[in-house]
Amino acid sequence: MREPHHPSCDELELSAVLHALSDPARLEIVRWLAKGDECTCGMFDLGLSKPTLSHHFRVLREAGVVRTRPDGRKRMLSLRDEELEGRFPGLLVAVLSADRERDGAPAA
Amino acid sequence: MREPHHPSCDELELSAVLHALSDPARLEIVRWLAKGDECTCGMFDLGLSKPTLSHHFRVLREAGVVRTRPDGRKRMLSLRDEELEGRFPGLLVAVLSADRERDGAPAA
DNA sequence: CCTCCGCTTCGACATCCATCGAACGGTCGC
DNA sequence: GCGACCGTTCGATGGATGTCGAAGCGGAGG
Repeated sequence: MREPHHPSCDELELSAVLHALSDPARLEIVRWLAKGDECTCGMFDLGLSKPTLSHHFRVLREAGVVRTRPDGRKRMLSLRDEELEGRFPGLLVAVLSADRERDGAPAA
Repeated sequence: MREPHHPSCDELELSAVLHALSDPARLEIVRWLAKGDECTCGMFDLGLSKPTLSHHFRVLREAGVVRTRPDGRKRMLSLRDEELEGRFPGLLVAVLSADRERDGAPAA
């Protein structure tokens, strides 16, 4: 299983990162990853099919938001938080902290 | 000229804001507005037609990123930076500061 | 070796989105 | 009022995007 392409820090584009984060499903994935767990692709239950998840992983990966590490027949996903922080300081933190007061959620 | 709808702080959705900021043209507009000038719609020269600009203004406005104030036959645009900061602390700052090291620009 | 398993790729499809030209609406100056 | 001006709205269009089922691919296990 070959290592897929990951953009270097210099190649990261702000628009691409913002676009990657602008989808609720991908935001959920990032939120999940931010909890620190290293995740396999299959453990996400967002009500989406496997191809769709794979698509979102690719968008996130190509934007430089996540890293994919092949591990046997699984793939471990992790946030590229440090690299993101280096390239776009404060961005990921802001997105994740803003995310805590979930968009439409403060119904309680 | 009636005042168009502006979402309140509570109504702001993270995905919508990120989506609004994920377009290069809109990012350019926001960058421009961040310089502090209050701008009329017509002063943006991004090589886009008027309808397209108007479209981007609307996306930014409906996401809660900018405010539109009718002024005679012009419309003054301004960043809702304080409200954005209140709702999504650090987000706009991060986007704008990241933006200084322009995406593909560090060719020099 | 054969099969199962995890994930990706392919092909298709519906939808969204950025873009434009043309037409419209409100405001100012004359 | 009339025309010029600024910006929006309408309708159309091409391209991107999210979504899925089916098929493919590489590794693990019996």
